[in-house]
Amino acid sequence: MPSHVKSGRYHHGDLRRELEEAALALVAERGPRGFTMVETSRRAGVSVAAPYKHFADRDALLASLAARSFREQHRRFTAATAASEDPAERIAAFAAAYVRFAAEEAALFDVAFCADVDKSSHPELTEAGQALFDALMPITRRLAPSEEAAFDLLIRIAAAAHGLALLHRQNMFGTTPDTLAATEARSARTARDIVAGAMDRPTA
Amino acid sequence: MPSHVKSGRYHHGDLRRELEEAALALVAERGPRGFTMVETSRRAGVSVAAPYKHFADRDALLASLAARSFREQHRRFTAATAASEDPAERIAAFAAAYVRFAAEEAALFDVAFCADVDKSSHPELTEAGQALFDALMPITRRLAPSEEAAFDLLIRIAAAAHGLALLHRQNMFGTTPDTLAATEARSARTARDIVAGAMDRPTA
DNA sequence: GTCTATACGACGATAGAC
DNA sequence: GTCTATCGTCGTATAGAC
Repeated sequence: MPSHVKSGRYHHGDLRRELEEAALALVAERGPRGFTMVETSRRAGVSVAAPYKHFADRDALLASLAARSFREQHRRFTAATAASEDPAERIAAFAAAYVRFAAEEAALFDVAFCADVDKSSHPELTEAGQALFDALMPITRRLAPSEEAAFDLLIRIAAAAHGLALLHRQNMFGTTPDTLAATEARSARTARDIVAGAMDRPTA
Repeated sequence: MPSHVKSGRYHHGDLRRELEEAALALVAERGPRGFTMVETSRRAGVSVAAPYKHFADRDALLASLAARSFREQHRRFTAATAASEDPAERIAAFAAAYVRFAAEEAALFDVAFCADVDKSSHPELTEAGQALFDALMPITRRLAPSEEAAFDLLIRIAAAAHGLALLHRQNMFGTTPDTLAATEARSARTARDIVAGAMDRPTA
């Protein structure tokens, strides 16, 4: 029998994980700005000192969540782009999946893009972001005549998807249930438009 | 001679304005989250109580700045789109000007889009945003077969410009002096691609 | 690893003098 | 309209007991 049962102290098999879950729920409720260590501790049922045995500071907890966000995006986008062989359709599927991720995993989206974590001091975070980028580049590479052009294509498609995801989050397109599907379609279509433009008028 | 000179008290011809300037400088230095009433007061050289004679609360000051941001965008985009008669070129000019605004007036950009002001409770803000939207819609209306299609077109172009502006701000494209021009070109090109796609394959 | 307790520092906003 | 002074709240982080 583990010590916490007889001691009466709170003890978790994985407090680190529970703190992350609590923090994520907090971000979901109050936005990226609303996250605090005090409230996270309270929700996890531990004292304010406990988290500091698992995370160096507030930023470290946020960075851990942001890295998880990139890994989850990686997982989702890999799955979404696997459905087709056609590069244009694959990147359109990515653009749609991007919007869906922002909508369905709002908290993870926020920690990755709206909480201002100092990326440079958290290599795990940089790596996760890089891995995501590296997974997408081969798709646009098949649509572009050079590495630079492939980068340009990916960036423009991702930027458009990001913008649409933000607008969707602000209820710019209404609140009916089919709004998400419509925004996904908008994002996919924009990706196709950008690809078509790049094919017609190559630059780099 | 105004009373403040003989009284020795601090007094400004327009403290309200000076507070806004100080707040904007603060946002420029510390980001939208770094804005506080205390520090704004200090920079304006007045006590912490003084601002509350000009703004109901923190949110009211932010909302006033956000409204100014939309008015400045309106001014800039009107100027940028006036250079051409061709609707496609006009909206491409808007897309470029959007990126430039985000880069050159970073603080105004941030208060409008990154500080979370409660828009609904500040009609001045809603109005300024609406006026901006209304100024742009006629341009895409001439490129689309319906009001809905014109909205779709404008939204997608603005979303792409917004995404690119954010990426530019994160130094995603490097820090050389010509980076801004390159991002403006990317944004303009993306706008043209989206217009071309809409013309080829109309939807609504 | 977790607790209790606390040092320490913002910040928002107000009261009341002038 | 501006000041001085302050209250109340909340946050990060640490020390030391267990």
